[in-house]
Amino acid sequence: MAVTIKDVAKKAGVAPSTVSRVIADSPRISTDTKKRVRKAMKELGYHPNVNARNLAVRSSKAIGVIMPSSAETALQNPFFPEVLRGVGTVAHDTEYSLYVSTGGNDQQLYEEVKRMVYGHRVDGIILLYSRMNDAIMDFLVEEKFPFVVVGKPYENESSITYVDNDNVSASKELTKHLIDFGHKNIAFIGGTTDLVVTSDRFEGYKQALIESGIKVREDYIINDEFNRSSGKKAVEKLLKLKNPPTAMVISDDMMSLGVINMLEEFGLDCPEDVSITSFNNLYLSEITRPPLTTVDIQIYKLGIQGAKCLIEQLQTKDEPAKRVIVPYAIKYRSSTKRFEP
Amino acid sequence: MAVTIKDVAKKAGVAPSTVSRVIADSPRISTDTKKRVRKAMKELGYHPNVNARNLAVRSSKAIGVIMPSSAETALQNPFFPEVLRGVGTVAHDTEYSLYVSTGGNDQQLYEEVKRMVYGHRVDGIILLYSRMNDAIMDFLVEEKFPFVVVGKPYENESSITYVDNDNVSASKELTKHLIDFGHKNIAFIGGTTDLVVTSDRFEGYKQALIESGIKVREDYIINDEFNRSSGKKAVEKLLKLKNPPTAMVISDDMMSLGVINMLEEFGLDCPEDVSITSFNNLYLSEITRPPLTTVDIQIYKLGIQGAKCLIEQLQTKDEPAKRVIVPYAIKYRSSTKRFEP
DNA sequence: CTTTTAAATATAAACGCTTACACCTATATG
DNA sequence: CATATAGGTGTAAGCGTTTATATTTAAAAG
Repeated sequence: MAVTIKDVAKKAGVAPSTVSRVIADSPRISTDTKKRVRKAMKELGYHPNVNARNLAVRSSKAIGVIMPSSAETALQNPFFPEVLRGVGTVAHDTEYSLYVSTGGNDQQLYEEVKRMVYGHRVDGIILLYSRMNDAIMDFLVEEKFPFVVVGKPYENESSITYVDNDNVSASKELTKHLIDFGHKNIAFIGGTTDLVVTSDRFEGYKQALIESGIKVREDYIINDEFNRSSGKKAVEKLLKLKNPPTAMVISDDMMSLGVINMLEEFGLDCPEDVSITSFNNLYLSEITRPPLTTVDIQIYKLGIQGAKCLIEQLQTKDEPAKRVIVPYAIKYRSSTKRFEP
Repeated sequence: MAVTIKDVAKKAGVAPSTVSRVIADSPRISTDTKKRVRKAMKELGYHPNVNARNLAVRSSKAIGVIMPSSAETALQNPFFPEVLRGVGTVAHDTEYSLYVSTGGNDQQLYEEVKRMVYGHRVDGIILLYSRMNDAIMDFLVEEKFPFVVVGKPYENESSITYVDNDNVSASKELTKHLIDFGHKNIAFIGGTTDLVVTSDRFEGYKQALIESGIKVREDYIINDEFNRSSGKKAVEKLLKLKNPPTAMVISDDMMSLGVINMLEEFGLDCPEDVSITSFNNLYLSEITRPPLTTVDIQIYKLGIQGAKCLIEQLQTKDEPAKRVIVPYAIKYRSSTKRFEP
């Protein structure tokens, strides 16, 4: 049906193997023959069949990108497109293709990863999240399948390549900033507790409080999904307290957006009544009212670095596990304010 | 190395073909044998090799998603993740995999599409944009390769399956709304002129003006990329006019955001001084100040429908070209106001 | 004018699967 | 009792590559 390597061979008057070598630009083929074969390829409009090639060489020149279960909801947070953008850039430069997960729930996602791995659909995987006791990560280490994670692995930290920010430091700095502004009642609104990023950011928050002699209050800690409605719900809860917080460190800009919205519904102003600090520096963080003081974690770079690490790992056998920390930068904007009782 | 169909066959005491039939759940195999074979597969941890399978059946059970050249910038507009989300949902339900483009420029994107098509990487393609004289679209029709476009094809409209909104109608309605509010100096800020969506929306704008006896002014028409800075630049230009517009119909929420920002920099208020209407209903359109009056084009549904059409096309030979128009809904918010000189 | 050696190309065996066809067995049919 | 029929499996030929090994050719060496 389509034109194959044999057709080219016939036309050029050589053996299929020769054509194959020409494709690979093997030095064993004389420049003369190469020219002839290339001409034949052009004329016939030949293009190699990737499936056949992949089968023969047992690789696919593709990398799988795994977003948290239900890319469906994941894609609603600009974080993922943005890291995807980074990954895509290097994939493109290195001529790798991109396979993205579509899994609806944990189980389906797991199946999908298995399909990718066992089916030889991809040569390596980038995990765009990290949480504790993740079946997928366990599976990958178990299978010794090449992968890198964007975020910090919950376990086997030293044997897994990953790219991350120094989240505890960032969170600590943020919290300190609030404390410096005279706040004492500082709430923490983080992602779900299974995420490593959640515990890291909580850790930083906690350290800051403790170092300043402020006690950590259970009822000031809220954990939920990274989206707007979680932010709203969090505010509802916090404002019900007898002693509501005057400041919050929030783990995600989308959440922060929800927080601002809900504060407004309660007739409270940010930063007048409540100061908030946030994470991610999504472009929306500049356009909220007020613009968010948030940490720029350089999402795009996370994607770039993640992809780079993976591809290095794929190309050089026995590449050691490495860790790359991309630096963060706190963007001070106007969502925080000195506490005035 | 990995466990193959032969290993399973041996273990189950049957021929490879039988195993293959069990995988396909062929009715020709007795339930007894099926049970036995399945057990063997389980025990050996067998998983079919997709490449081999694809090679044999000449298909890949994957669909390619093509974003405008440089997914890099494309991904910065939430439109794309959102339609990707829709596509992903049905891909997942139908067990197709998703291949996304990473192309940096037009040429590279074209090469990538060729790789996908010729290399049998994907069975079909979804084009997430439509513009005139697009080499990629031409290529796909030339090759008779299955594809659908999200947007309206520039030519061969009747023979290409596509899903779109009624953009001229939406745009007309928007413009009318502005006119009803007493505006006469209405500018149009659209995407680049090569995009079909741009001309459609311009058409609606024009019709509304003409029907109301308002003349279309050249200097009120601006075309640029769908992003924030284009919006800003547009405002700069428009405000330089001796007779600046009092209202604008803008083709994209990101642009609108830029417009609002720049108006503010000029000390102008929206909607007090300038009314704007927008397109897409990205979630950000609710959080801008003011919230945007924008048309909800149901991006997610566009993705769903696009993917559905493609998969139908793939599964049933000779599926006729179809057109699906996803209904839009104008979200009236507060970025427009009655004109008061 | 043989014999070596190196360069260039061809042969053929994978890679792991699907599927048309052939083959058997056991039952139904004439 | 020979024969047709159908259900269940096996055989083997692809699918389009890559690549180890073999073969041819030509130049260099003896």
